[in-house]
Amino acid sequence: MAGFSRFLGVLRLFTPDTPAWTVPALAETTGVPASTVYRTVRDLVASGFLEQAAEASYRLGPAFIEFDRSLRLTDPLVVAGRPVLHDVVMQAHVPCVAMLARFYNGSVMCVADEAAADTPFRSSYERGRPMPLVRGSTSKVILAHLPTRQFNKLIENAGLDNKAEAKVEALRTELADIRKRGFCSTASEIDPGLAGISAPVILKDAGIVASLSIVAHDAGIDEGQRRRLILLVVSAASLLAEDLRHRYEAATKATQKVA
Amino acid sequence: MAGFSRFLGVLRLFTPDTPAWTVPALAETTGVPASTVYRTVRDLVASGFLEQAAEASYRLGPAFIEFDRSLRLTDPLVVAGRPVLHDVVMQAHVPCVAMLARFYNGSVMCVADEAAADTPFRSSYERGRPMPLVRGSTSKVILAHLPTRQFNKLIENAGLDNKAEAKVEALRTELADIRKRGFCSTASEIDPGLAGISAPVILKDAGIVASLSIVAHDAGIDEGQRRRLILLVVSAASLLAEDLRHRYEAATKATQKVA
DNA sequence: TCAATATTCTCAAAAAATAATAATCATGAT
DNA sequence: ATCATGATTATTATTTTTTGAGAATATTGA
Repeated sequence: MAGFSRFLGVLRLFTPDTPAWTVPALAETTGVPASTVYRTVRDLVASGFLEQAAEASYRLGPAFIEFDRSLRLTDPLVVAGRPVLHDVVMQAHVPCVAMLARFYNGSVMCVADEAAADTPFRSSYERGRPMPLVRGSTSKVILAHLPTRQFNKLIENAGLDNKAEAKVEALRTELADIRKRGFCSTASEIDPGLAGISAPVILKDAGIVASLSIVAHDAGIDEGQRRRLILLVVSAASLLAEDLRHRYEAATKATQKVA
Repeated sequence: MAGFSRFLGVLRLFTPDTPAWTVPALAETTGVPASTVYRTVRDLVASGFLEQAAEASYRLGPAFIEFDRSLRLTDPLVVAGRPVLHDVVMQAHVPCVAMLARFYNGSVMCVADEAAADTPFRSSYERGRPMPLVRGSTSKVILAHLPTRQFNKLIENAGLDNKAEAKVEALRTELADIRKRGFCSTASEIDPGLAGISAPVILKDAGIVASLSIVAHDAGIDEGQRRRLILLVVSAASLLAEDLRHRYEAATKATQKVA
């Protein structure tokens, strides 16, 4: 491990489960000499990616907060998505959480969420949290619309044994069904008692593969409400996709103008 | 510019004002050959710090969202501060925004904020946004409690000409007054029509220099309310400081146990 | 004060990044 | 379809950095 990967390797050790590290511990875990880690950490601290915590330990630094804001203000998916989430929550008329998730690094990550004012629960899909790719409506919709090449690569990497073959086939069928229907509805796959309804937000050209979801108490919605929520989610998702398409085309034109 | 500073230099160009860059543009701006920038960008994309946007342009990537969550879950100031902000907002009984800010990189940055349900305005202090160090109650409180050495260094770097001398003296007096009173109250220094009331959250040992603030419509609060809000902010801030002290001591002990 | 540990410094060796160029790959226009 | 244009990657000798081992120094707690 050297160069940039050294920095990355160090940063990636700072997880929610292990948020504080001493330099000797980092050195041992990464297998890199302490003197080198000290230098690495010094650079990271100077740039705000780490900061000194209690005593001789370090934790993630405020630079991430700053960059996150920058992203919140500029990422088209987040910028265009937030008002849509707000509308969805307002029109759901049931306690619920609306959210926007995307494919990232072999998993699914929520990039924006909004809860109705009176919602007594929270979804496990929380902004910034990587979630499994094959469970929950949010993830399944994304998986269903992943480019074939990427999907196959994921299947490969998953390391399928013989009896997994059948499962993969079942999954393919389910995903084909999701593509056909245009939405996915599940219950208790992630959070017990909570149901998810998700629709795709796809922009092939821009490489955007995302999904818009509502999470609500499964027991709290009857069949009629469920239909209404599906309609709400599907139409919000396509509105958002349309909006993104416009932004994308505008951005493309702007680039050409510059060039 | 080489090594880590290259990566940093590239990332730092992605600001809210200039969120998308092409490689040639990055190369020209940084003065680094295009082939090198391509390699740098490739590494950053692979690690999620950048991602490809429209056409040949790049923007900040989702890794920042992930790290930001990690920080939200683990940064003691944020973790301990958020429930306090919630309480403050609930007990303010006026439309307001409560927030927590800290010193960062020569400026002041908000790290957490919460608005009362019916608040029709927003403060310029928004999570992740660097703000000036000498304007607004939030910043002044932090400046007033900065270690002397750091303060003097900042004054130096500010590049004081002759007539600035007097201003610096006035500032020193004002800051001494803030230290004595234990809070700072200003109006329309950042946002026209908005008043700020701030109290310090200081943990010398842990290097924490922060402030807790309420922002409300200046015209909407009479003298009695103002006093009440000051009391609220001051007591919330000292509660928070106390909480942080406990956490810090616990963390220090834990470190020693490991070692 | 001392002892223990964290951190920085030094410097020769080694590895890795660099930059110029060539080659390849997309993309949009004709 | 083909071409032209620009984006991106590969190649490679060179040079610059980084690296790492240990020494030196600072910091901290007893």
